[in-house]
Amino acid sequence: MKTIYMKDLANYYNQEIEISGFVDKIRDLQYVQFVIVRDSTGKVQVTIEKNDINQAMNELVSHLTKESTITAKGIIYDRPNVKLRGMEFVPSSFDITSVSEEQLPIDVLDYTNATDKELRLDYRFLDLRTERNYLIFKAQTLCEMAMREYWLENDFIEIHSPKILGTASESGAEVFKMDYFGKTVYLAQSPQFYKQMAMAAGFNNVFEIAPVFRAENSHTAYHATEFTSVDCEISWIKSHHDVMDMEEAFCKRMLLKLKTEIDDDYKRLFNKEINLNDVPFPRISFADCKRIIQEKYHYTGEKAHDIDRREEELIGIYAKKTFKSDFVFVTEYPFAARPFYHMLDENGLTKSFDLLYCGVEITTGAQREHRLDILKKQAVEKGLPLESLEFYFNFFKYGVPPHGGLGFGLTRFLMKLFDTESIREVTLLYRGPNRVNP
RNA sequence: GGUCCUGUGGUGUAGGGGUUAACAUGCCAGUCUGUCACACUGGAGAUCGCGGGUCCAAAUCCCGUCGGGACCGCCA
Repeated sequence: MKTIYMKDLANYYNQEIEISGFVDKIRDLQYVQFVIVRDSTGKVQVTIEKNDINQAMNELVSHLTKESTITAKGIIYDRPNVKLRGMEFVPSSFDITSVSEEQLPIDVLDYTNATDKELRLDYRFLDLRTERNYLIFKAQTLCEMAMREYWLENDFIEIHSPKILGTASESGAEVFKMDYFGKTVYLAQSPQFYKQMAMAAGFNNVFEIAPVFRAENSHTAYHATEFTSVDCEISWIKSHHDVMDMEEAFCKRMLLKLKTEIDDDYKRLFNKEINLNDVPFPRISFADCKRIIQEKYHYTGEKAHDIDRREEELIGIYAKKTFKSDFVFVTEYPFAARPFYHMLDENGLTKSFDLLYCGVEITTGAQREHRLDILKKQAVEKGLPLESLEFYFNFFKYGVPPHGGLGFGLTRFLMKLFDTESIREVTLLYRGPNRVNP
């Protein structure tokens, strides 16, 4: 007999079925026992009267512990007076398939969510048993699916670039060094060079969803030393605006998918609706961004060539107020704030952009410099050793399409979507300067 | 990397020189005619992160150490 998931129980009223799940709660009264059983799709009340026929089951349940797993056969009834979903399951057999220890290290059902976040991460497998956390990873799955649908329709190829590198990939971030049969190698902190290689290979458009590693001792709510980066790169573009068009399209596709699939649960568990953000994402130049923040909010960031956390938040607020958009592109950053491979425009500014979502940077993108002489010149300006980049420069020697691309931080997006305090809560298993377990 | 904060039963907190170390929740046992955040009664559970110092007396004050967090910087 096949296990019926909790979400589907209403299709089986008055039929003999089998259910399985974790023991969520036990209420053992004088003449009746209630066991709330939970799987990832929902809960149901299992009701067992205390009588001669049920004696064996009664005995089992009286010593049952929370979070143990059970399988029961029986009949599901429509019972409007039961508060939990108006149904109840009356078993004819009840088996304990695994026994949980009595005392749990964290409060799994903690509806106030008060347990220390770090302790919850130590016991992540228990923490993840909640409906709330399940929904986060369901949303992640849907986001990736929506993006893939978009890319497939637009002739993208999925690539899997190597994560062990002989030369440090250049993205401004620090790299992890690793011993490799006596030689030093580096963990990829970006698929950047390989996406560009795919452009040189004539793959018109590519994407990759894969881990990247950054040796940055960053202690913030939105950094990790290992995270999943969504990268794409497209050919034959006229400017970085073509790259932004592409990103805007897949972001909207993602929100639409989320709205269609999980809006009810999202409302119930997070108390807000998916915002389709059905307006053009505003595109504000770096210079205008600085000017607007000064004029409207009387704030001046510390750095002239980049925007700081406060400025990100303020421009996010401005975009929401003025354009009703959670998203805002900030474009044409100064070269000082950007890597050497970003293409410069006639004003000496980069043909680049960041995408901010609810005041947090979720993307850096740009048109890439594909003309080898200029590319080398820019590398020299940044003080990079040309010898180590020889393999990269080779990509540009035999014809390469004008191209550009971006990296999208999926966890940062999810963090803001679900209003979590930290990226850790939307990462399956977080990796940071102080955490490499479990 | 810089600045600041924090460590007390399983969990979350209170207590800030002398307490039987308190409260909530969880756990165990019992009572309870169907509960639904069940209720009620009782019980177990803490060498107050670790080491040292001051003091008649330290969870409490001081020094050190270890763990953890927040914000900023760096980036996705």
